[in-house]
Amino acid sequence: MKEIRVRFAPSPTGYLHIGGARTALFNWYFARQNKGKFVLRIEDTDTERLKEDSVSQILTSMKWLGMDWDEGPEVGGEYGPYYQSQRMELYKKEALRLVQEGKAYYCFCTAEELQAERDQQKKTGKNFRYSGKCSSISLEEAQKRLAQGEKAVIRFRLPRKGEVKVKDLIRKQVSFSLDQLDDFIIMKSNGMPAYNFACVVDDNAMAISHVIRAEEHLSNTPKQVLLYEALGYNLPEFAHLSMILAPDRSKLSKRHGATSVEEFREQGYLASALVNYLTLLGWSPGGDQELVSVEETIQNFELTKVSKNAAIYDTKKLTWMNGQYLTSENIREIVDQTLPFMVERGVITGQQATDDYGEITKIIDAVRERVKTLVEIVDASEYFFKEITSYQEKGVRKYFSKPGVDELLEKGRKALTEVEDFTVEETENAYRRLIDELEIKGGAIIHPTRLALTGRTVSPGLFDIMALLGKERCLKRLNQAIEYIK
RNA sequence: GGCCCUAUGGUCAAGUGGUCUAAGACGCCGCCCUCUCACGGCGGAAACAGGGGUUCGAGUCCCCUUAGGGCUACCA
Repeated sequence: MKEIRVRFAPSPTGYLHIGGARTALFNWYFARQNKGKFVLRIEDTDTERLKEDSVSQILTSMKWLGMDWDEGPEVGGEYGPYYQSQRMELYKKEALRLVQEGKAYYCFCTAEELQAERDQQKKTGKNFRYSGKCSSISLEEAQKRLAQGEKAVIRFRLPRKGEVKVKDLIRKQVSFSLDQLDDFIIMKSNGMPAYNFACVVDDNAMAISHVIRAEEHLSNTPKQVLLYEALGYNLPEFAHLSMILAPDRSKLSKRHGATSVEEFREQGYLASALVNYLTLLGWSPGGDQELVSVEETIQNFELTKVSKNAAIYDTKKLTWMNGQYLTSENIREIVDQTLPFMVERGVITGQQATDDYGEITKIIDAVRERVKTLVEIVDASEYFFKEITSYQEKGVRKYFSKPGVDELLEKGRKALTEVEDFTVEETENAYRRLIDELEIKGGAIIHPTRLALTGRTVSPGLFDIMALLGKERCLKRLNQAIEYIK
């Protein structure tokens, strides 16, 4: 059987977009499931739109999501180089071959001329298609003009009439009528290959067996199929993934909030949750399972079951998933990922992160069950690291303004003073005894105490907090609250 | 405008001619658990875009309309 080889071919014009991430992910699943190769190719032929750090950003995001590639930047491979800008010889060679065979020709039309032609056709209500003005220029003449320094592009000569049928694994067969197409450009005047051409040449040269990419490329596929034919290449299998849309059904853009993997990371989302979410956006294991591991997906993934309709991403569900992973994942993993956020936000210092690792782990473990993101962990555990400087207003109104709370807290403080072994159990015992003695409801003292210890009305179990805070700090904060109330 | 793709609740989706008076999840609402919040449990509101066919029978097949998206660049 032929080896399965798939590729993800981002263009380095910015961060890794979640749509791109999902495309990469599906390619990766497919490769891993079939024990094939996942190759990464950088399509950097648009010199205008190149962004400096883009490649490393994309690689970083992919790694963070847990993907690895068998060939591509950083790892190399026998089909390299993996940057299109370094494969110019090949494109040139293949383009020239087409020119020699009469399947392509030089075109000397300028951008202005083309624009004029376009406007003209628009006026008469026609679709724009290149007139083919230069198609009759003989190769000799073209070469002469080239030698004189004239700029030219190379256009593909549409070989036939009729239609092109594209076989797509997700959409079955799609037909395109050839009279929609014109003699499109395969080599730009700056010597760079145009997308459709470079893509075909590379997919062939890299022995790609399955082209799995976004739906926006479906309409380009007939051109590519024609190119495969003209170049004498074997056709790969195609699979076009539907797009991911913004909540208003428009194309995802910056104004829709986070759209890049990096942004989600910065907002405190876990890679596992994002991967899970993206996986289910367009693919379903079939049943009612929502939490799927990467291993399971590799096992069960089926291209033919990828949904055909565009999906709108919903951060609410992502957030829910994140909460799920936050509590179920190994605590060490969570701690290691939370630490940078804590340091960055000044809750702890880098030194503390290593010195108090054990202590911090306990705190995060206590807090993680009730928050949804890593950023929220930081916020929810702040009072373990910093002194209380204010009390939530709502809490003050509800608990601190009741007559006699200060005395109540004082009694609580006393009870705690006598606790030797400051554990969850012992502190709770002390408080329960007091509650019985005073014949009050637990909440009557628990709530104000929580506010005193944390400054907030929401927290983990009170006695967990006491144990974590330790006797000294508890007593001090109780005193501080009593003073505040007075 | 032309061509192409798509169309099940607000969102993701199961469903591949009869078992659909349509699953599950997120979100929303109510209740329970409870020291708060979260988790968890229970319950609820909420969908086959519209119209024609085909068929004994259609969410499932075909056509049209509508809507959304994509392509239509010397962007990828």
